[in-house]
Amino acid sequence: NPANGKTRTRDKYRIVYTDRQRYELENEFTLSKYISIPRKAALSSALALSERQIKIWFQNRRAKERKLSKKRQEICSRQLNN
Amino acid sequence: ELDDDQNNDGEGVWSPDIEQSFHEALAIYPPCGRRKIILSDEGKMFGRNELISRYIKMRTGKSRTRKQVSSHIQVLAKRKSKELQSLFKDSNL
DNA sequence: ACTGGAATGCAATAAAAA
DNA sequence: TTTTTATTGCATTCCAGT
Repeated sequence: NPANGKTRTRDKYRIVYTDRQRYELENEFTLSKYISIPRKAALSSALALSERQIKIWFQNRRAKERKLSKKRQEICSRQLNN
Repeated sequence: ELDDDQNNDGEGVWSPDIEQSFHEALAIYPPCGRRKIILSDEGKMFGRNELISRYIKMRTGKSRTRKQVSSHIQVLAKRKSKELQSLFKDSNL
């Protein structure tokens, strides 16, 4: 699957990852929030996803983390001035 | 925190006037790529993007750093590549 | 020590899926 | 409505060339 830099096509706007793909990516994320180049290559072949998809998954996962910590922060400040 | 940089007008980073000067500079310096990077003048070194940056400053008075120029060139190249690829549709895949 | 350019990061955003 | 893939416009970091 190491085609050109494009993933989206006319018929498939996005694909749904398998539970195993999600599990392995989530597991790697607990080890490090940023994926190294060798680990990215390894995950790419192990999960049959392009390196671009691995990179984008980590970006989206970090964005999710930032969103969650912003929510946690809001909850804290609500408790401080209730 | 007032975040109004003195080198930025209300428009976007690549507003039409700056974009205009940018393309003029592209045509002026090396009409397309392939120019030696032996752009060292006596004492000082000048890369192409710095020359473009200085030209934009000359013509518009606005400051765009060499890294902004670099980034813009990359975005434009990506767009052009994308256009070319979408022209070939799904004729053979 | 300088640089231009590729790789990468991030916010904003789109749209399918849950 | 929220979550999950994927793109875009910028900036920032990483890699070599001279």
